[in-house]
Amino acid sequence: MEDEVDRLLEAWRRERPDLDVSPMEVLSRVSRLARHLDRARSQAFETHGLESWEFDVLAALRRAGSPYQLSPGKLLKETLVTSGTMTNRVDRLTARGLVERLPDPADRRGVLVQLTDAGRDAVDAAMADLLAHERALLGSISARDQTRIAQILRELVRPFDLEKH
Amino acid sequence: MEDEVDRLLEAWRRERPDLDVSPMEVLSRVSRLARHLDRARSQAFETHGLESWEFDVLAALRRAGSPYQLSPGKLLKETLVTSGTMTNRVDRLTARGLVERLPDPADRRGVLVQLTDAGRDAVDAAMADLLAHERALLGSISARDQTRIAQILRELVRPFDLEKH
DNA sequence: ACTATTTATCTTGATGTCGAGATATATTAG
DNA sequence: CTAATATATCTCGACATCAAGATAAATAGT
Repeated sequence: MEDEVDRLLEAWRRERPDLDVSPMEVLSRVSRLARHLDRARSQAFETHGLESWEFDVLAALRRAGSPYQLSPGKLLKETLVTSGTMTNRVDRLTARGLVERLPDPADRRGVLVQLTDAGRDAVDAAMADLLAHERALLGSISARDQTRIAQILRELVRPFDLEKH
Repeated sequence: MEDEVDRLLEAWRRERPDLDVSPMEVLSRVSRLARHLDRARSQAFETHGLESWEFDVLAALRRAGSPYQLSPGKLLKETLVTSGTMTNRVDRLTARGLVERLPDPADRRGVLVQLTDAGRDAVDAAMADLLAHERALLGSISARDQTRIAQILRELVRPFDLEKH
């Protein structure tokens, strides 16, 4: 069964028969699937009145476990955004009452961002919904193939994880 | 071998043992790999003085084949951006001398965006470089596994391609 | 031929992100 | 103890994108 990437590669092979475009069989599909997943995620969160970027921050705090506190610095490492972006995100989440800023008792430069009860409820509901959608999407893939692809993806991501530290 | 997603899922399983987070074994890795690929792409293009968004537009024109013309409408379908974005992109690519706008002889509302020689040279060089990088990244994956993963990704993308038409 | 609808492109205002730099506090070296 | 450096966060301006709406031309219905 043909897909968009097949059409893309067919065009490249016609125009640049000298190039081996086969890497794109895998990597273009990864990029395109990720774009679709982003959109699907946004839709799933819409039901819960959350934007994707809001979920990313709240989820990082939720994962940290009680008392659901992380510094902005930790948060930006978890969510892979810059400090200016995180300041802005925390501002807006604070305005919505989903998190609050507390002074860090151990470092007067520092701040702790803490999930409010409303923030915790919101992220818990959104997470359950997200997983339901993702499970449905993966329904057509056998458990064996899911394990296989997860393993291959892990190998592909490894070089990037390494270069960070 | 552990990766970032393993740590992520471990945290979720600790905090929400009631949830089945296994879909993220696959889908979180897809999203994260895509993010890494984006960054790597940007770096590869930097050598050739191109931004990613510039490459996307030039590559669509290149794939179209001689005389390397597409309407803005076609371009935005190929690159999945909105019309306002495409107007802006074509403006800036025109300013850089990589494309030019021509009136569409068949439709007075229409415009044809055409690759200049400089634009063609730039995209050809960038494409070769991109593929070299991608080939290196896939080096650790056997040809058999590459075929497998491409096939599985094709199935995962299909529902999204379908919903468009 | 005339009107309504559709299509193609561009314009504009709002938004989220980044990058560079500012400020304040903490840590290290001598 | 002081000076230099590092760290944590925030501020600000630039930028790419989107969504909604404007404009103009083509097409369909009567």
